[in-house]
Amino acid sequence: MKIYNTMTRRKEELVPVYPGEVRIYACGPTVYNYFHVGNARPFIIFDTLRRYLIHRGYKVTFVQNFTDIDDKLINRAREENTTVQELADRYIKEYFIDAQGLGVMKADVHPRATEHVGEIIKLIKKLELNGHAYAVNGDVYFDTASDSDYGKLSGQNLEDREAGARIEVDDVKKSPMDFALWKAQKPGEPAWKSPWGMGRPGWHIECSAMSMKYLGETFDIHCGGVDLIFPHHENEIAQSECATGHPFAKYWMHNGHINVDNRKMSKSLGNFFTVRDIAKEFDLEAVRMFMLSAQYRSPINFSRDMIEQASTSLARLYTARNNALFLLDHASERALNEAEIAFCARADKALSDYDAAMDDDLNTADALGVIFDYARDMNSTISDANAPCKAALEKGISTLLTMTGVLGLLSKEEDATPEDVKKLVEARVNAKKAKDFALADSLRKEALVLGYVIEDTPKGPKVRKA
RNA sequence: GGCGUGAUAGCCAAGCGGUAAGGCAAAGGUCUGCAAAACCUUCAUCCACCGGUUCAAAUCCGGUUCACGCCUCCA
Repeated sequence: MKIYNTMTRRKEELVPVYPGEVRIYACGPTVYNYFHVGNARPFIIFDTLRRYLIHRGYKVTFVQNFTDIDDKLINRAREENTTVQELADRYIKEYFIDAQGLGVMKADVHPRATEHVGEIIKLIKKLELNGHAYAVNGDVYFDTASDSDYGKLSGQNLEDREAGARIEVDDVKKSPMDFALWKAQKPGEPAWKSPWGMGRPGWHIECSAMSMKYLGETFDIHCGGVDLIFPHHENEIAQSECATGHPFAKYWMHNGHINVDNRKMSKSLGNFFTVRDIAKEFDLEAVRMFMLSAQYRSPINFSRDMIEQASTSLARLYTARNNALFLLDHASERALNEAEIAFCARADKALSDYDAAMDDDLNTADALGVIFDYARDMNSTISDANAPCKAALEKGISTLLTMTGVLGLLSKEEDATPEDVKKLVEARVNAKKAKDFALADSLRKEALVLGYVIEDTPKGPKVRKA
């Protein structure tokens, strides 16, 4: 598999540190609120990456942190007259609800910054002893001038930036580029004991400490949104590599933004939609479908229209699967005919085409093309024959599920049809036999009121949820 | 000012040197008591614009225009 590495700005063959095993660290949410659709993109994209690597036979260790201590949390807790911890606990719970709706699996480890203060302090101490960090009045800063590699991820050097950049004025730092590893406690803030006095960790250092704890000093993939390239990921690299002397992550993957009217969806612009709100109007699988309809690095515009479009196209996949499943129930045992043998061969081809698309830097848009092609192929092959062949159908369905399953789709269990609906279906069959079409139509309407659609097929009535 | 993306049909979106995947929408048709679903057909002589390289360019090079992101918390 090839993935685009931000560090080298090229697609590179994925060669894991440990053969057969891929270790991934994803920057997770700051848990002070519900997350929005823009935040959801990396969750979905890198979940898809994870599922695909598993599909390809890798053992995957996936770590995603929760930032549960920072200014936003402190302020928000103050506003709500609660504690930072209560707030964080609450929104971590909410995170899992929305993530599940989006088909995002739980990480193998979800480390919280506040539960790793010991590791963080140890790391800072190491940097201080190395001469890469200095303490001032209870704060500790990373000394960017001490790191000749600083800027290698974002491709910026210190001199270039000084000219037009908006840099905070802060006299205590040796250089405006230096960033906080440890922040001295301010009145009323949560704080931990440290060699520099009471205080709390800076943002960047938590990811360094936690990723290395669970994945080792050098691991495979570090990912997040493009906006994290600078300064967050740049700083992580600086801290980690200066502390250990080893390369940090081998591959850096960054997803593009979700836009609204061509502008980045963000809290500050106020143009955001929380996943929680979207869930009131749409099935969240449609949101996942929408995200996967474009290559993950390009920006995409979010709108209701786009979600509806995604929803309709997703329904097509569900229908293909449901129709095939229905026919499978009514299939007869017999030998494959020529068309079906050819179809089974195409199933294998589709599977490898799908893998090829995903192998190319997770080209989900291309992969979806393969899935839709295949769905049509299956639809036409199995609707054509009046005696559907079990073996061909089974092959067709399992292929479709294998392809879409990797994307996290078609995972929903269909509920069994309730008894009262079954009775309506039966009554309608009789009405149709008696050519009482008015009654048949009204029975169908009754079923619809109960939330079920009755469709007629050559094999008999098919019932599905509306 | 520095760094970095992108511009493909009504909409979304692959393709990245060999003559435009796929989805949505739309139109016509097949099937059907009706419907739904499905299937078939149609839907970019052309890929922002101008030059260049090449037997061959949406794809490579140079320039122009436009849009967007990062340099501040940010997925």
